[in-house]
Amino acid sequence: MGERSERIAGASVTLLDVAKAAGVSLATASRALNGSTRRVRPDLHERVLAAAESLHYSANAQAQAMARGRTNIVGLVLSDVADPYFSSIAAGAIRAAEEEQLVVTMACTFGREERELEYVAALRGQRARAVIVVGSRVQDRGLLDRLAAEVREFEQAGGRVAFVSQRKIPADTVVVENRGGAKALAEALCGLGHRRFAVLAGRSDLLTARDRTTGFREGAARAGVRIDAADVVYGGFTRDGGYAAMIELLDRGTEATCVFAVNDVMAVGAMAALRDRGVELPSGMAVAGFDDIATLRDVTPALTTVRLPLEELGAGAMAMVVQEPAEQPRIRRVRGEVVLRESTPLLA
Amino acid sequence: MGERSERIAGASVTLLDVAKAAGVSLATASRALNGSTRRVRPDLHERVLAAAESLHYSANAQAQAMARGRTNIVGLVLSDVADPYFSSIAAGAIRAAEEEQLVVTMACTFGREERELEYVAALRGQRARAVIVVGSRVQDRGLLDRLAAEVREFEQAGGRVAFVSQRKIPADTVVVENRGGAKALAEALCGLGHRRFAVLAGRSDLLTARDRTTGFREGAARAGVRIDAADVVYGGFTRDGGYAAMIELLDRGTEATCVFAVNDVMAVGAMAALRDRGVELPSGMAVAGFDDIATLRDVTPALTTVRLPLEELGAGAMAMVVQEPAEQPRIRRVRGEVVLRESTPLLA
DNA sequence: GCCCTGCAGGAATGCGCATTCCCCCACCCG
DNA sequence: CGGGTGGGGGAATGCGCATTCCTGCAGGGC
Repeated sequence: MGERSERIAGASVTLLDVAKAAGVSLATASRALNGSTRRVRPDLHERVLAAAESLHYSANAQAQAMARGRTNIVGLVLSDVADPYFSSIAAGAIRAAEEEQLVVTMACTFGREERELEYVAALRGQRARAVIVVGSRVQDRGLLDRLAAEVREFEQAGGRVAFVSQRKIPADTVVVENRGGAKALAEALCGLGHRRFAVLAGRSDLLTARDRTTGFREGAARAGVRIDAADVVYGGFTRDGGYAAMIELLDRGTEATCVFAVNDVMAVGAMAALRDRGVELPSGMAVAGFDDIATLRDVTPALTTVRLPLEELGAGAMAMVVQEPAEQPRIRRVRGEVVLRESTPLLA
Repeated sequence: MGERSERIAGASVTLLDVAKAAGVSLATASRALNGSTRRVRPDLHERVLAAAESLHYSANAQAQAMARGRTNIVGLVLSDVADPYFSSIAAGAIRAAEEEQLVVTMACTFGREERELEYVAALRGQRARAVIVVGSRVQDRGLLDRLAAEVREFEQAGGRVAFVSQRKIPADTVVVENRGGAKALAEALCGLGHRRFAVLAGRSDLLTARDRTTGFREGAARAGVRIDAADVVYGGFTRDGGYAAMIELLDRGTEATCVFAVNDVMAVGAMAALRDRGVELPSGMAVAGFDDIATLRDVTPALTTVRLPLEELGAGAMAMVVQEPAEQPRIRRVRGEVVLRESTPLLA
């Protein structure tokens, strides 16, 4: 039980230790290390820094947070980091956070949407400075209300909240112009000569998926093309969902010359399905996606899609929560850009 | 300045508020909410819970951490979440953390390796319970020593540390059998009839890249095939690195019938380069990668690779830091599995 | 009927730090 | 040379909570 074992037990160096070593008071040590409004005489300042250095002092962030009444924590809630869409957004957010000296804690719902609630609550417990909820998929009215309540609670406690890609809850939001992007895409595809489309629409309860479907329909309509309900297939928002939906479409027998999957990952699944069914690409079927996932830029034929500045979405949300809150929820719109590639050749 | 504005100012409900509302002491409220060794009379217990509920009480995690002397934070340090390799590992770690009620904070070095140091130091400041460093690329001897020192410091303070994929610093580590996997891959490719290989070796200062190159050479040697130094091209460990290396190889003029890129992302870049140069795949050149990145499973021709259980790497590291520390650093070995696909057809 | 034991509630303490308040001292002005 | 002023050091306070210690009370054994 001597001093030695106490140190081994994990007792870390405190500010008081530093102060003693420097021969100053705790207050002075604190001021020297943090640079408060009060100034410290240069020689003492120096001594404190030297003492801290030699003792390997590391300020206890918890204690600082408590004394200051705020933290540098920002929570990031998303459905799955392994999904390239989300991981890109996360990367953007993290990059932006670093510039602001913020610490990012990440939580994934992995499809269980009620966890969004738990995480926001947990982050309130952490007294996180802000929370960013990416691509909330909450649809259930009750759940949505509870999430909205939790968000209010979080804000009541002085925290900032931003969403990426939702519009149900009144809060700062980075809105992706899914509808506009899909519309532009449809118009471009019509410009290539297509007159008959199929849509792999993903989950019908996802706002993002719905918006893209709607926008695509609008764009087609604008070019005088109607999309038959029979040519719209719902399913998972994933690669396998795209695969399955494409198979179903083929089984039904479609006359479409071009299929639009509401995201790139699904489009790739659809391409796999087409190949498995012996359809030649792109001659046998044109395929388009959405997002322009970087990792998928080398699939063949190269995928026509709508490019989204994913990292900017995350960075933009971070920027919003760093700013002072506005009276009105802020909306930051992000546009996509149609990128035509080989998967949708000019129709002969 | 009435009560109302005080609440707006962000003052949150404290345990004391709950205790008062329930008509009990702070100690009792604490015991009721946390279930300590001491028990609370059922009716009081009930009252406290009800009060906490109605006040929307959320315990201040910082204060709890300070009072308890420990946190539930685990830090995850990696180079880039947007990279599918790392994001998969992160997903595994996060999933495992959730089961243990741990909060994951993530930091990315984005290629600046010295940040690993800063982050480990910062996590010590957070009094994180553990830190997991994934794929440390630190090579510089000085930096490495400082990282090792920082790690010791962290452990001194009572924290747990684990690495994924390194072997320079004595600490719990999840080791990927890069060498063995690459060796097995080379043997399999030789089995397909190849006798002349090229290697896109990535960054020469990355242990992972080097091990894979070495292993591949060993495997080939075992089948009696020597790989010429001229057929090994170094470059970035990224898609663009793979592309550039492949171009360089083609410009040099290689006689290889099969090119091994030390990771899938590079392999995809190489495939793009080959296509751009008019080489037909897989007939004109066989291509193999490493990792079996999920997002890339649908490239054409389907990529032969070594499948790594990426999520398990993250989860395994998390499991290690949750366990009690051993006297000796633990090593957890993870094997890869050769997956032959169409990108490496049987040679005629 | 009394004392001892065990249980449970409450007051008090301390975690590590920022910050406020107090006070001393040096310097400047008159 | 005295009083005023300001800069800066140090003691004390409090952040929100877990936990220890103290105390009161009920129940059981003699």
